[in-house]
This record gives sequence, C-alpha cells and structure tokens, in this order.
Amino acid sequence: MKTADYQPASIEPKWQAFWADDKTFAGPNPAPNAKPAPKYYVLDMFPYPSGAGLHIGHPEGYTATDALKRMKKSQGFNVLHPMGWDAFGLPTEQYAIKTGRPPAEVTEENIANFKKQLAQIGLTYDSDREVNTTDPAYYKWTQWIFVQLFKHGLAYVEEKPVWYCPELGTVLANEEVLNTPEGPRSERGSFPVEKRPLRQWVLRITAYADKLIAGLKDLDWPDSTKRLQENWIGRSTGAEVDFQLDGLDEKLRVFTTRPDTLYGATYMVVSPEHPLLSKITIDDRRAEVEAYAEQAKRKSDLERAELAKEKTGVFTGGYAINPVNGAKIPVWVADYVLITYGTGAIMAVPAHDERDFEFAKTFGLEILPVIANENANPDEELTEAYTGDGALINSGDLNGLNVADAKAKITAELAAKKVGKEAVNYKLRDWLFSRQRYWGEPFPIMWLSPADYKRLMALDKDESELNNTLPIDPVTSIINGEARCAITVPTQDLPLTLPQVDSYQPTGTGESPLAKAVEWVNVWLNLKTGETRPRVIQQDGDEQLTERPGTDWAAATRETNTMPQWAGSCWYYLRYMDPKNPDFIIDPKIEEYWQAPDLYVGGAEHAVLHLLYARFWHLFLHDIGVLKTKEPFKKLFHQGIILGEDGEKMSKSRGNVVNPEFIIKDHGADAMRLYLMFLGPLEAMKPWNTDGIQGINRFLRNKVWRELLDDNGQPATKLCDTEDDADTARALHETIKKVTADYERLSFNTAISQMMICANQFAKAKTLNFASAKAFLQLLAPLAPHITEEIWERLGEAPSIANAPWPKHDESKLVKDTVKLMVQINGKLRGELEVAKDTAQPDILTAAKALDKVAPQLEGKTIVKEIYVPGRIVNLVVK
RNA sequence: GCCCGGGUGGUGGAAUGGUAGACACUGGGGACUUAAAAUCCCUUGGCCGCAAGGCCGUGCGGGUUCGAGUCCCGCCCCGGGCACCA
Repeated sequence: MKTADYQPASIEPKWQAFWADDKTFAGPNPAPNAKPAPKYYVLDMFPYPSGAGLHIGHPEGYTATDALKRMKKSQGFNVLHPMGWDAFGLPTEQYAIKTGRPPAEVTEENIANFKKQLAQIGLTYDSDREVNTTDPAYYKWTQWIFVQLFKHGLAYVEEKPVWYCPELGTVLANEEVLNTPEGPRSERGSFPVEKRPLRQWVLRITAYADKLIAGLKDLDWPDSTKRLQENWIGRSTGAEVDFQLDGLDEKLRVFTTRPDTLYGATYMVVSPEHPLLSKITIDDRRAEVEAYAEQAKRKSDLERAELAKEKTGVFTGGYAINPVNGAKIPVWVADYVLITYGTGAIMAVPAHDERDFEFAKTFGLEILPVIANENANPDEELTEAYTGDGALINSGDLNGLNVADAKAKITAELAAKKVGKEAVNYKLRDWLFSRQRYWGEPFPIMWLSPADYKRLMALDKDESELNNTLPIDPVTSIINGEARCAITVPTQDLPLTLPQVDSYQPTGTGESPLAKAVEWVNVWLNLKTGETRPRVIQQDGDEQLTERPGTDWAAATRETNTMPQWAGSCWYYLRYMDPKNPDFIIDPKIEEYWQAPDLYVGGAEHAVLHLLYARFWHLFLHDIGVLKTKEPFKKLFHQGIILGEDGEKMSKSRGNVVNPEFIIKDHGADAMRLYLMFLGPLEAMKPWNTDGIQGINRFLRNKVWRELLDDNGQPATKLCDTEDDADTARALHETIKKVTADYERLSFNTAISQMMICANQFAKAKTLNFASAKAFLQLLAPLAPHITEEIWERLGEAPSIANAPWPKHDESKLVKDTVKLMVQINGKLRGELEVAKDTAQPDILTAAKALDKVAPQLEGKTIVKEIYVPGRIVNLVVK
C-alpha cells in the first residue's frame, strides 16, 4: 500500500482532533448587543450511557443530525448541536448492586466510553454544552422544576395500587408495563409485575390534557405520532347522569358518551372496586358479590389484562331508576367496568354498545333498541350491537331525532332537571412520578407533622422561605401510621444531593434504598431559615437521637423516593442553551435567541412517553412565565430501526448485533456514516447488510480519493482551471441542487446516489475544474467529513471545509439543448424522440408519427387524440 | 377489534399521474495477472425469439384517466401502536 492511498485509520483521528481543538462546531450564544447570525438548533435524543457502549442504532440518527448540522453551518447558520447523558436509571443501579461500586463512578466510566465512541464516528458536539442528568448542578434544576410543580398544586401523594415489580424492586408507571400473553410484564427485563398499594408521588398531567391536545395542531411532527398522542390522551365528551338507587338515599353516577341512548339502558354495571357496591348489594346476594369482587381484585393482576376474555359479572340484587322514564333496572357488578375511568359505573345499553351487548347475551339481559338500523331486518334477532347513526325509537320525546340532535336535547334536559350534565373524560391518567430506587433525583421534599405544618403556615411569606413554595391545598400522607404534610427544601439549598449509602439493594418492602440513610432522612428543620441539622446520629452501630436545637425547629423526614428517568430528559434541551447558568434554569435572553430545537430526531418508541412528558413540563414552565415558547419540539423526525442481517431486530440473544467499532476498524467512519445513510430512507426500518458497504468503499476510494489525488497524494493531473464540458457541469449543478434539497429533508440515501452519479461523470470527464472538485467535496463533507477535509487540504484549501460557504447551483447549467420525448400509442411506449428543446408542437407530432416504430402502428387507423406534454411525452390515441 | 405505516428484480432501494427498476449489492461473461486480490469493461425483472422485435410485469380484484407503482373502491399479507376507556 502506498502512503498516498486512502487510509481512513490515519486521517480520521487527525481530523477528529482538529475539530475538537479548533472548536469548529461550537455554537456560541450571541454576545450582548451583537447582531447574531440566524440560528439553527438541531437536537438528538440523548443516550443512556450503558456499559455496553454504542449500538449501530445510535450512529444512524446521530449521523443524520451531524450531517445536517455541517451543511447548516456552511450555509451561515449559528448551529447548536449538543450532546448529553441521560444517565440516571436502572441498569447502572443494578450493576452497582451486583458489584458494590457507586453508580456515579460507573456512570462516569460509561460516559467516557460513549464520548470516545461518538468521536470515532466523526460526530462533533460542542463539549462546553454537554449536560449530564446525574450531575448535581443539572439535577438542581430538575428538582427546582419539581418544586414549581408542587407549589402550583400539580404534584400530590396518593396511596394507590400501582404496578410493582418484585424482581426490579420498584414500582412502574402504567406505560412501563406491557401486556403479554403471560400476563403483565415490566418493559425493562420482562419480569412479572403485580398491583400493590404504595404511597406514590403523582403529577397532575391530566390538568394539561386539553392543552396537550390543542398544542399538537401547530407541530411539524409525523401525523402518526400526533395521532398516537391524541389517542393516548383519549379525550371523550359525553354526559354524567345520576341514577337514583331504588330504596336507598344514594345516587349512582355514570359517565356515557351516548346519552342519546339513555332510554335503551336496560341494566347498570359498577366496577368491583366501586364505593357504593356494598350498599347496593342486597343481603341475599352479598356473599356471591363479595366473592366476585374479591376474585376480580386478585384477577386484576393477571387475567384482567388478558386478551379476548369472556365477560363475567354478578347481579347485586339492587335496582336503579332511569331518570328519563322511571324504569327500574338491575345493577350488576362486573370487571369490564374500570374504577379508574369515568365514575367507575356505567349505564349499559346492550343494543348499541358491543361490550354491553356481549354481557347482556351472556346473562340473558334485556336488549332494547333505541336507534333504528336501516340495514337490519327488524324481525331477525340482533347479532351485534348497532353503533351507527339513525332515527331514535322507543325514546319518548327523542323519537325521530338523529344521534347528534338527540345527544344535545337529552343533555340539556338532564341539566335542566339537575340529574346530569355535560362531561369530559380522558384515558390519560396522572403521571406516577416516584420510584423506590437509589439512582435517581431525590425529591426536594420534607415531611412535617400537621402541627408543625400549621406553625409554618402561620409565618408570613417573608419570614420563611419555606412558606413560599407551599401549595394552596396541603399535600398530606400517612407515613408509618402518622399523618404528615409535605414541604419543599428551600430552593437556595438545592441541589439536594444523593446521600452515600452502604447498599443499593432495594428493601423489598417497596421502600427506597434511601430510607436506610437514616442520618440523611431524619433532620431538625428550622422553620424560619430552612436550615437543617442531623436528628439521628449513628455511633458504633447505634442510632442516637439528637436534641431539638430550639423552638423554631421541627422534626422533619426527607422523602426517600426518587424521580423516574423521565424527569431529567424532560427539559435537557433547555439546559443545552445555557448549560452553566448557576442562577437560573435558562437565561430568558438566551432562550429568546435559540427558542427551541428546530429539529428533533429520535426513535418512535418515545412517541408518547418522553415526548408527552416533556411537552407537559414545557407548557407548565411557559404558564408560570419561565419560558416564552409553548412547545419544546417544533419539528420531529423518527429515524427507523436498523435490523440485523437476518432481518430481525438486533439482540444479543440472536447474535445478530452489528458493532460500529468493528465497522470503523474495517472500513473507516466515513464509509460507515455513508453506508448507514445509504441503506434506505432514514425513517424506514431496514436490515443491515455488511456486503453492501463495498459500494461505498469503492465510491470513496476509487471515485473520490483516486480521481482527485494522484499516486503521490497530490492534486490529480486532470484537475485544471479550464471549464468543464457541458455534461460534467450539468452533473455537478444537478448534484448541488438535489443534494442540498435532499439534505434539508433528511433524504440522505437519494443524496448519496446523486453524488455517485456525479462522481461517475467526473471519472468519465477528461479534465475537471478545481472549483467543481471542491464544490463536490463540500457536498460530500457533511456525510463523509474526514476524507473531504483531507482532500480539501491537499487541494490547497485551509481547513475546515465546513467553514466554506455552501455551493449554489446555476440553473443555466442544467438546461440541455435537446429533449428526449417518449412516444406512446394508446398509452403504450413505442419509441423515443430527441428534438431541439424549442421545437414547436406540430413539428414534434409530425416527427413522432414518422418514427420507425410508430408509423406502422398508425397504418389503417385514425388518430382520435394527440397528447403532448412538453419535455415528457407524446401519446397518440388511435382507433 | 380499532388507529397508523408498508407490500416494486436474487438483495437494499429509486421514481412532481408521463421511459418502472435510478444508485448500489450479488450473480454471469470478459480484460489485466504465472495466479489471486484490487481495478476496468460488458451483462444482470420474467417469458418467447438466432435476431430484429414482441408479450407480461410494482401483493390480489375492480374503477377513474389518453396514460396508474402513484388517485378511488373492495380484499389479502407484513410491521408498529392501542386494547373492555363506556
């Protein structure tokens, strides 16, 4: 091998070092009073720095944004393209449990490894803007946001049945639990999970449900993702209706989206957990009902989530009165009604609801149609519920109305009689925000006795900082059998850092490992100053109580739960803009300049959770005046998944994992970057095929390197100052035009194929103008930055190529003197015609008809129509 | 079941309603070489044909159009999401 050969292993580290030292891709915040350059903020979903290192999926999205960033920089934008670490989380903690090593230490190593690997790919980030969710200087502000949520009544504590995973030793959010044929399982690790009542922090995201739906409208996101979020929020409008319970002084309230079918309600169902169930049940039925409710409770863990179930239920013996017609209808208990949605009770209209129909069929309950189905034979027995529109029947004064009109009329009537009202419900549940883990952000919360809480509230706001962050309604909970009230750690004392612990092992009782840090948990709190002092001291293995320091001091215990991994990732894109600000989450002036990411690239697996949570926090921060923008991510793009060579999802167990480090070793980072982008559309799921990288290798080695440089690595002799021939010039300018447009829309695969076409033409040309060669290098540079920097320099230009202004195409170079026209007869291709581009239509038609392959087809036939699309086609319709 | 996305050569994939298969990979043939690698040239959707050429072809069946991979209707299959949300 000659030293002048293309050797990625030697040139790639050289340029990676250059970009790092030169800070080529730093995107500075504008200086005060300076007129700043137009900005472009491109964001990747930051990775979890796992011990396993980079996966081929990381460089896919990251190469795309790196390439776009490099083009934008050449186009004169001040580009912000940062990177950081979503480093709290379970795998590191589990590794810590296994090895006994502190998670912070392990995290630091993993991050160093990730950084090294990203740099090897030629990915360039502004290292001064790096954020790390586990850095106390970062999570100070995660905690600060939580304090704001708390203060504004959006955080509360609830003891409720939550998914608990014994294997992981933690609770999981609904979203982290998957339904599998084996029952509910944890998303991480696929371990069995069960429902357990535990004390939990919950964020009131449902208060933002309508805003979250409304905000979607203006976002440039994939439609499917918007729809996913909309369905997830699941807003439905209808009515709440009160049914008097027969013989009881109680009303049963139901939610329905179909108040128009009220006359068709032939029975009611309450969920097994409904608070009125016991009252409704008559003594004769009590044993059976209680057995069912008990069974349903246990069942809810497994079978209730199962697919394709038979409907089950039990009659309570009680009756309710239909408010519109006084009909007495039976009340059943059944687990197909969920306590967590609506009011936990329904009116059942089997004629017009599939689930009610199935239930009524199973138990032989009455089915009364109240909407005429024009397509059904009224004499035949119903085989399914009719959910379409039609005229109302059997419905008193609603008869004859259509569904929409009947809904409006009945809702108004119910409201007038004060037995019902319009109502809205959401599928979205409040966000379970606590985890019983060590490796997460500690809650900046302390618990006081109700008496001490009253003392604190009695102080004026300016007498105690602690009083400034209390919610209007106190957050209370029963902890270890005692009533407690929550207050926050004073914001000036943030961050509240994680204490040292001896063991990261979960307690198994659902309590966090932090609960074992007794000195950290138990403090004396000065209600006026917010100062804390140890309340329990460990000495020689004994725990000793310290004396209360004075009258202003109260006994407080710290919250021992930690926040979920979503917390840190909810706002990291804000911190990139102003990463070192010690005084505020982000300087408003800086936010005003960068606004929010112009493009966010990441996997579709975060379509609901991360992207919904981040929108919630952002909207909230906007509402309390912290942010000017309303939405965090204007434009969103999902890169697809790279499958293994076998077309299956890459996984260790399948042994089909492609390691980026090996690809770089064999072919170089530029080849890997290009090939990753050449595989197919960025958004598509596509299989990796190592053989295919040959094509990219040949392109770089033979068409780029060897065409532009000679055997000594000097500019090739074919490079000169004479003008290119027309074909070569056209190829270049077509390529400038197409590549620029394709990069802009992240269509890298077609951009690369166009560059290959251009390079093939360059190879064919006898001479090549220096300027053309350089323009081509610039087009290629965003995807293959190392080789292009190297050749750029060897052609006598100063690095970096990214600083050179982006080439512009010359439209006049694109036009050809002649055009090629396809000639069809009756839509079938029969010949082609090359004519001067300004040939008149009649001449073209005459020439077309005279073509060797066309003329015989016209013999003995009449032309009924002649179609001519300039520059495209001639179609002769004959009979 | 409901909501999305997608079915194009041996493979990955291109195609504003206007030449289907760009660009690559693989395969076949050839050149260079003692040989191989590398490189270069030709070829590579199917069928018929010595050839010129013809016919068929974008999951299936219909339709709109001078013209459909592209638009419309009805199916089939694959992938993703949701799943008793009243």
